[in-house]
Amino acid sequence: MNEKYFPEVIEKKWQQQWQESRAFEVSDDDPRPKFYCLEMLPYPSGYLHMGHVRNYSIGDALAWYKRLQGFNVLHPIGWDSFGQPAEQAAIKRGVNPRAWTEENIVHMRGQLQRLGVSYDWSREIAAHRPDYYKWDQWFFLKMYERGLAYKRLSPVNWCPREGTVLSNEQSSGGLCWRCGAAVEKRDLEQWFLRITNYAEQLVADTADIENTWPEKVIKRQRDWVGRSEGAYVDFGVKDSNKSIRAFTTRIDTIYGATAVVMAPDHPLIRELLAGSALKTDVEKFAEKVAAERKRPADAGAEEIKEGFNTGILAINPFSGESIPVWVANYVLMDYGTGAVMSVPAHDERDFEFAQKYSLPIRQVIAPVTHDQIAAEPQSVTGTDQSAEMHHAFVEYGVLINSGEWGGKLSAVAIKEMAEHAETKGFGGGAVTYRLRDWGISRQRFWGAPVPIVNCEKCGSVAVPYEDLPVLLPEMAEFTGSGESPLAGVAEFVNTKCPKCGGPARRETDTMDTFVDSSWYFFRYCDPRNEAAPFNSEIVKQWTPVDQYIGGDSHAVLHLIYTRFWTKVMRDLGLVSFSEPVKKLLTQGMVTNRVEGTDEWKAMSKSLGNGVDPDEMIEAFGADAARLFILFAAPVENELRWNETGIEGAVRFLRKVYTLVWRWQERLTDPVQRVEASQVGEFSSGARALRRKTHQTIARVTNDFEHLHLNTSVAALMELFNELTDLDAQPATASPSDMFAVREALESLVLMLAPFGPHIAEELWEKLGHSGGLLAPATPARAWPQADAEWARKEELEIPIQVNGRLRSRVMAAPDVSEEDLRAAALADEKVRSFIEGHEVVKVVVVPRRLVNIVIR
RNA sequence: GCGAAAGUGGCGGAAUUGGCAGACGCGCCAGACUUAGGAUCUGGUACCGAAAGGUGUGGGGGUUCGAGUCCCCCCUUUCGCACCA
Repeated sequence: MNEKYFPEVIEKKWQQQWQESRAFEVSDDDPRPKFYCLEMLPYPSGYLHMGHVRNYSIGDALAWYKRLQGFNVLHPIGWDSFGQPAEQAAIKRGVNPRAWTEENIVHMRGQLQRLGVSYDWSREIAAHRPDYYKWDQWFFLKMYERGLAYKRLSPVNWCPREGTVLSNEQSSGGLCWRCGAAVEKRDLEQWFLRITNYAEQLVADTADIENTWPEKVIKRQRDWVGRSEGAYVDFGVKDSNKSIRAFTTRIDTIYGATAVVMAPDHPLIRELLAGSALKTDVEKFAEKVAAERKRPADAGAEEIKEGFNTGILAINPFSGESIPVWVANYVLMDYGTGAVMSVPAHDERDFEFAQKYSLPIRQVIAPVTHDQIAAEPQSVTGTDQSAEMHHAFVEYGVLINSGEWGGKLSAVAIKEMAEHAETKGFGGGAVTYRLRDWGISRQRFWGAPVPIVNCEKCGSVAVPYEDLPVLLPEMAEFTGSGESPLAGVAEFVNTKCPKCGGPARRETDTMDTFVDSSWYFFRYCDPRNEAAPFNSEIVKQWTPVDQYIGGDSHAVLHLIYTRFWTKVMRDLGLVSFSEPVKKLLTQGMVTNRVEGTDEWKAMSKSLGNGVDPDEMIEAFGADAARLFILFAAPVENELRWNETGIEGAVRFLRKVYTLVWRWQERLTDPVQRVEASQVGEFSSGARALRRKTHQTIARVTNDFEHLHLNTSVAALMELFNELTDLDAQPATASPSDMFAVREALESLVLMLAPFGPHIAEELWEKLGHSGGLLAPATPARAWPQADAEWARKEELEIPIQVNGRLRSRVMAAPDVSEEDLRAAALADEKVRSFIEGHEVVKVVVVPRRLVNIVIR
């Protein structure tokens, strides 16, 4: 052992050792309890960034903690290796996406190993390899069989000048990002997964994870699904056998409806206007609205409501009243039914609209107080204040001007009126969702091909399971035509129909990469299975994931897709639960100042504010880098990068190293070794150290359970400080001192392992233990246990307040009685000087905590 | 505009159920060792004050023996959603 701490030597040594001994590989048949610790798999862009380092440092700390506690810890990693950047590299520089991706993986794997993250590398997976995406295709076929995957025409962004499909990001502002031409919507056949079938479950099952996922994530998921309870109402169309279906959450306000307003692009409008003189005007209006919608919503800009009266009349099925049908820009085709009943008196938007176009405003809900509800709601007859309304009254209340329904409370009327509509056949209670089906078609090369063959005779035909995987060709030409590059690869496209044997063309769309990441952590459990995506028995042993860690940028997309996928797998009989992840941690971003500004933004190449993890590891060591990143802020906070802090981490590690070095000779001498049973009286210094040791164990253990890693590190630093405060010197220490020092040092080293595994291994070895930290369990090795007796304080320092102000302190035994404490406080000299000449009104004694003397 | 979360030293941040505000670290100051110090070690470091003491957790009010913590109003910041009927 060197006198000095050379991280590069230690880290290399242990990384090699771990690799050779396959230290972190786990087996399926291990009697110990399992723990599945998962971090979000990275896209192999080529370089690890600080966000990754933070993510994996958190995960690795937890994995080590659980291992030392005796769990069989599955801690895998893989590559989300399909996707845009590889294809961009191909388009721009003509490189082969596969070669580019593989090179990146090699480099990043090296970086992760230099960081010393304890992954089971034998389970590494990569989405772009056929043995993985074969199962994406398999799942697709399973969903296709069950009607969960389907094809339909759907609008995409289309640049007419370049003849290419653009993503939403590439067409922001309604203009092509390259040539600036106005982007059109064009209908293309696209594949969808019917996630909407699971909308209800995606909301309801959040109950299972309510306390173990961040509230924020659950809320965003619920909002994303957008469940809304209400009713359908069919408004008959005058002089027609057609009707317009509207969705409303406030059927109780229906007597106040003074118009029906439809989305301009509602298909029914064209039918209803056939032969009308207003047809072209309405169509023109629809075009104008469609054009405006394409523009980005200016931040803070007030949307201006515009509408057009179609001349059609609709009949309110409750009142029989005829009301005009309008089209307006504020009604959206893709929510609800694309038509609403306009109730200006009780909806802000309708109110605004009615004011602009002078539509009648009719109040049908009157405010009601709690007292009135308790008494007799029927007796409440609010008066119609319509004329005086300055804005809509949107609250619940009691119905007025509503025929036979008058006098009922909103809550009651909502239920009864929906039932009435159903009985009469013009509507009924309904639930709508904002969630749309998941469009997975990408006109791209670098993704898993959709396993479908298009036959002129048979239509879309599933590729037979035995023909999977549908392999991506080596290479394609990247023409930028907007079609998938696969369409230009003749040997890929031209095939035979699996059904009739006739000539057919393969589907050239590939799947969204979120498909790959929806189920990858199940594959880790059984990564080399050639017969199935995984063996359900093996998966059952490991899943659900005990702790998932990643950035909150995936709060809706990835995390809702993977919940959906799990439910589908459950329905396929592959897993037995509905929620794949027990606990979720969304870690904060790592930000850095953007040069020349005051802004803190996520590190990125384009902003030039990135810090290279490799440089940091080289300069300070992986252990220090990890310790620093975990200590600098709570894991869920944003972490603002600052260069100076890391030196503190190196300093701490160096000091621990030096301290062990000072003691190790005597501690490891078998002749001088002192066992607990041989120790007599502990000196006061040894007692204090032991107390601190056990308090620290309790604190760190508790902090780990809540992933409060920053305070864990602080506790370890405190224990170290106590160790250096001990007067005893290695050469002269008494047996009791030796025992206390060894206990403290060993505990410190063990608890340091999750933060700095290399140095912990090194010091553990130097403290005389062979086989490494993960050698088969021995009492000396497992995560230390706090002894409550020792952790308890011997003597308490009780603060004494006079009128709530701290005036003195007295020492007391932990089991001091209330009366004794009170007496001691009143007898204290300092206290007496404050209470002299005053009347003591009250003495508040909080056992073991404090005394407050109230005087007048 | 709506919704949510958060405001604690020069900085990152600590603080079981309401009970010693500022743990731990960074930075800074002083000293020691040293040819040297951007190394290391020791001590100090919320603010005002010579001290006694006073003030202090975004601002204002309240509850309480006692409030960073609970309640009300306001301000600021961050994030999310933006016509969802």
